[in-house]
Amino acid sequence: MVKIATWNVNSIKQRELACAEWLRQASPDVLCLQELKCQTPAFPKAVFEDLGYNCAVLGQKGFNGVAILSKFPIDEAIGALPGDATDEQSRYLEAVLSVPGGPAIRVASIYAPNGNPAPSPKFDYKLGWFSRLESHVKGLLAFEEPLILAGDYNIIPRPTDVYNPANWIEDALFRIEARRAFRRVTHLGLTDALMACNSAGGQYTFWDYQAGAWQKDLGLRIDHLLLSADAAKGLVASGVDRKPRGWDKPSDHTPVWAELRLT
DNA sequence: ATGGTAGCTGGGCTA
Repeated sequence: MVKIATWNVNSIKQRELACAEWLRQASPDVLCLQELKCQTPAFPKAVFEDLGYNCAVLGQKGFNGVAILSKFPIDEAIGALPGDATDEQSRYLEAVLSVPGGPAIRVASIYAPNGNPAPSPKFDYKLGWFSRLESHVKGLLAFEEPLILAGDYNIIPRPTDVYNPANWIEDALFRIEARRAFRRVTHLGLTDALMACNSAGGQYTFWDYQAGAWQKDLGLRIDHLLLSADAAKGLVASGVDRKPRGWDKPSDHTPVWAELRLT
């Protein structure tokens, strides 16, 4: 069984101890991290290596930044989403992991652009970024291997994935153009792991720091694990772990995980 | 109508 998870930590320096604690509690084989907010050399690798994880890191000064922690050996790490050589934002890291006794799996840690306000150049960047993701994933799916695209997509897929959808119609996370861009990716043949296991609404993964959103459970579901057919056929379970959102000095996101039996 | 919080940074941007 392979357990894989994703967590936007909103600064790895601030969340180093929480991250280590969650790894001890949940012991995933793979954890994809987003919003490191640190440069690559400053990533606290030793903490995670001591817990038995290999680290692939794509940092950036101040913003963004993604990583893949893996108990399996990491091969072929690629730190860029193809399609725009001028894009300097660290939002995509892909690696092949050698799973002992099973097929190799390809994993991407994704931090899609927020895109607010909309419309604006930032929203255009978001739509362009999803268009690049669509093209790239189309190529990856031709490999017919277990592929897991895990991360913060900054997309609310359905009205039941936000506490008050009417208030979010104009927001870049819920605007119809953004949802369509996301759906064009999933319609290539990807399975939303959490939805495949339980399609009920209200399974939020993010709660704003402001206005007591966490205490009132006013959340969004924007962190997703998308699986290729070769990964989805082994899907056993998936869930949201709310505990870390309730810890002291939390990230505004909480981990999402899935368990796969791959053969 | 506004501001409410957090993080990086050293003023303002991003979320």
